[in-house]
Amino acid sequence: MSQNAGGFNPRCTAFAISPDCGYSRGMTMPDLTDIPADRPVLIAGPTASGKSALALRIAETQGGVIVNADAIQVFANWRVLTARPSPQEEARAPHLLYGHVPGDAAYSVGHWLREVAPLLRDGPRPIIVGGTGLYFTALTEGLAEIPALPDGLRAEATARLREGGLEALLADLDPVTLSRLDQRNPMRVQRAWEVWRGTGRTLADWQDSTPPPLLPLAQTTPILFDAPKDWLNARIAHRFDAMLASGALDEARANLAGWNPDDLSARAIGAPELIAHLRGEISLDAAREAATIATRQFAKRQRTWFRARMRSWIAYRPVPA
RNA sequence: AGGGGUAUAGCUCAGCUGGUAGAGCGACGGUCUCCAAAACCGUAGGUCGCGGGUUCGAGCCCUGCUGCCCCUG
Repeated sequence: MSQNAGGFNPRCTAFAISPDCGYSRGMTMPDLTDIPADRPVLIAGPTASGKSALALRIAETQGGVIVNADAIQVFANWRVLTARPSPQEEARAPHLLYGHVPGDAAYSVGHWLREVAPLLRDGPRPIIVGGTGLYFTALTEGLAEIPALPDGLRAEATARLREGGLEALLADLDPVTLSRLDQRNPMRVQRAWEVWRGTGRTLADWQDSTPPPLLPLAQTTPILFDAPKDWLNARIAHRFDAMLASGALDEARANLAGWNPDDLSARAIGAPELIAHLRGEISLDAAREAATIATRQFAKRQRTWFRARMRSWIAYRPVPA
């Protein structure tokens, strides 16, 4: 890798991205005059690309509520590490679905969709921002309305998987579901099994009766950040240090006592690493390295998802200086 | 300076009594309708530090050199 592509300014933290920072050279913010002020805005993009800053700018200039579409930013216990908007930023425009879920609670696309639905019906125009591709796809293309499954079913499935392996779960599934399933992916297989076991209907059956989407893409202004990889990687590397400078270690200390790796919130990139460091298991450098690598890999997965499923979105690309 | 050890993929290391090299991690690409910052799949990297020798054949044996580590002075 050569040097920081795109003129990344190390003085600009992930929490203070502005046209003068991340976009100082080679990138420009989209022209807001192209964005209708009355319809919902969707902003998707990889971590650290500057989505939140754009959402805030749109909210400030055109009005609207910023709605989180990130699976981990919903949790209350990792504000810094999860790069949630700062209190100051939240004061500049209404922000919803950020940090409103307890760290030890369960959450999923279904929960999110149910929370977003009423926001689409009434209230100001939503500006939905986040990096969770699945959430956007569920929102704009629909999600099977599978009811909440009984408590304890997850544990039962996990136990069954642990004892009998994938075969034990696959054996109970129907051919149609099996044909659509990545049969080597334990989580997908387990989900299909849980749905069958918990509802008596096959996953394929549920999916075939997927209701129309809550918010068809055609009714939105869908913006997809298409940040150059090298530019993004440089920001990712710097962002972890920015997080440390902003109190990520204190945040980790606050989470130390109640740390449970099985919590969904514990999946926040950097959380297991910082906890391991606080426990004296790894150095801070090692934690930084591991977290940075994990973030890069995550960004790659996001890019893959966006590339495959968001072709029709308005690609917001860097503009040659 | 003397003694010992080591040198294999970007990194950490395997490689049995010699038959022209493997893993994990990383990198790269992809999949994914309720754990998605998750889970999963695939691909590409090595003139085995350099030179000489023994052998039909050397990453493995011998030797010289170089680098690094440890011990002694």
